[in-house]
Amino acid sequence: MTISKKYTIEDIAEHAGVSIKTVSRVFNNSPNVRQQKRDLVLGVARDLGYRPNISARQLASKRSFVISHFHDNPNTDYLSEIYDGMRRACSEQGYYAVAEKLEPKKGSYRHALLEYLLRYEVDGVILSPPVSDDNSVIREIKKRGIPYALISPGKKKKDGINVFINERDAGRSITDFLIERGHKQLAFISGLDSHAASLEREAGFWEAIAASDIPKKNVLRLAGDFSMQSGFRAFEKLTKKAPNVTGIFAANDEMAVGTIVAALRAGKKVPEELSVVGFDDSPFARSMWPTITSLAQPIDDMAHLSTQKLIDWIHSDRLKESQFEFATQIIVRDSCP
Amino acid sequence: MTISKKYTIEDIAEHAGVSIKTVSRVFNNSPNVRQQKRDLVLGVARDLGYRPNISARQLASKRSFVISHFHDNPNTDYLSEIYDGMRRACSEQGYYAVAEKLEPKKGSYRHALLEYLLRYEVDGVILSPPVSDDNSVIREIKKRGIPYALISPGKKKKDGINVFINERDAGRSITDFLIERGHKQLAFISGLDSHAASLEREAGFWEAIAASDIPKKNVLRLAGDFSMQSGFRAFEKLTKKAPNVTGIFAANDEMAVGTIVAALRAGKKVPEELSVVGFDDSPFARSMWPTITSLAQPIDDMAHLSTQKLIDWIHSDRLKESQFEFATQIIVRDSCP
DNA sequence: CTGAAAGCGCTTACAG
DNA sequence: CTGAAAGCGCTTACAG
Repeated sequence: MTISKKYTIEDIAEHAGVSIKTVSRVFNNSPNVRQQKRDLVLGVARDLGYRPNISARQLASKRSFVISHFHDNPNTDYLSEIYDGMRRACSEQGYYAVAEKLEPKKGSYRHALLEYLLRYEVDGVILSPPVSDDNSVIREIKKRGIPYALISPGKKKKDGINVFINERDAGRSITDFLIERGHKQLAFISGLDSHAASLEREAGFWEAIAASDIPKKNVLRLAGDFSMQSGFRAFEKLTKKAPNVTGIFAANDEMAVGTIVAALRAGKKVPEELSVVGFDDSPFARSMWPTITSLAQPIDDMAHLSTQKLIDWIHSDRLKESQFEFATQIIVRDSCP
Repeated sequence: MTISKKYTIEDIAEHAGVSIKTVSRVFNNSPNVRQQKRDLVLGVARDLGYRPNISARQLASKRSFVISHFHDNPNTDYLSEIYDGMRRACSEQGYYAVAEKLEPKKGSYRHALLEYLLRYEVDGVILSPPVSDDNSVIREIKKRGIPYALISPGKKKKDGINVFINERDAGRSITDFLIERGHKQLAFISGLDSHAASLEREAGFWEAIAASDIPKKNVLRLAGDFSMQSGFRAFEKLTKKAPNVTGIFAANDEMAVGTIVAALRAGKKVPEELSVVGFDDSPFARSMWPTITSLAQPIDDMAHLSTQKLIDWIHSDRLKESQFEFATQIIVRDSCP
């Protein structure tokens, strides 16, 4: 296989017998091109293996063709799922996907964002928790007129693209699942309270408890922070405060792993003596031993849709539908069969 | 903070009272500029907050300013450490860091690479295991004259930048560490045999055994594949074949985690009844419970140096020093104190 | 060591 | 719906 000659827009125009402008329009999905000509141009481009030169597009159009995901999440599995979804949508449309970790200053991500925007141009922005809950960030982005999408914003924002699951219903349904398995003494391990989504999961947990015949005194709330270690610690507290608990809902899989490891270490059998369910269906949940029952949200698809809608917005210069809710499902595995 | 006006090379030239060309030379680190003028230009640029327009540079120079890391490694922690190192070096020099997963076809990554190179321009390439062991990939890159760096190549390659630790010595030293702790019955859990580095770690393991007074019959080799699951399975095999083993060296931390979880599940105390050491000092090793004694290699620094040397190579158009060995250290934690 | 001019491959008003 | 011309902000030979 040899490196194919690089063709330019002129070559394509010449081969297709149209003007350069028409070729440009075709590749920018402009509406004003007759279908026949469009097909002709696309055919010639395919035959010649033509790809528009991105730098030239950027320079001439003053657009960057870059979509940036701003995050502050140590969970690399989560991040790489988002990145995969973004990249799928981006490569379909000739865009670049970029991920950038924001470092908070005084509890706000605003400063880190401003610094980034000073250095780099972006055509669209995707925010995930906890950045998607930072109003000062959203304000800056809106001020600049940059189209943006929020993944799992805590409360529905009025503006921008919002892509989410119903965290509350999800928390409720996985708790119902535990209750249906006959557990009478339950515990919830929370994530960070700064993640609005985590609070919603907890609200769902309490809804399920309230709807059941389990008295509140048989239910414990343990403070976690999404880390494996906080799962260890939660189990230790549990041992002291409520040794009779048999069913645990951890607000994410990492804490579920921590809890299980701590339980195994203490000689407790999972799930025979202690059932644990997690949230996210991360690779962890599949590879742990025992494998972990978890509530799955389609992060990859959510990122993909966010990006597609973002590109629509960029192209049409206006936002149409903005709220997108995704369905979840419980993946039943060994930790709570 | 307002968005600062975008200055161009012309503005800088005017303010500094020099020609455009001189400004360009300064920003490209060309040697032929008097130091005084260089400082002048740099000063003006700093005052005005000038940043060269990347698209324009790319278009005019026909360079991409992109350095791509090709990998095929499911370990997202490892990948993000490499990415961080690359990005540090890239942002110092105005380059872009990009990571791309290659999908093997018929045991080779060549095809995936060619497809990528057809779509994107790259100025330099970084390869990590197992891609850094694929000679067909290296050949294609050399054929195109693209500067490249290999992270942890199995055998020292004659050409290109090679950045590595002495895997054999590392394997030996962590095994020595186990032996010094008094263990007489040992096991090694291997990684994938396609990773040359893993084979070296194993060679080091056997060297340490040979240098000790432990008879070979007290030593077991268990086949793993770097995954947590293969750590579980290894422990199960161990239980059947060699229940007296008290010290385990897993070729990476994920397998060490798997082994420990399986041991805890079987009611075995770690480290009291079974000591385990890992390799890589991944976040896992720090957050597991018990925390894991592991051999640390400075992946971040290795990626940083690779990238710096790569950029040197790109700029000077010739490769100077090419072999860089990094030191390792044993991080002692609870799984083998 | 430094300058004036052409050109990289696109898009964008502007006309029609 | 389509075309001819200017221009995006740099770098690159080419001169000197």
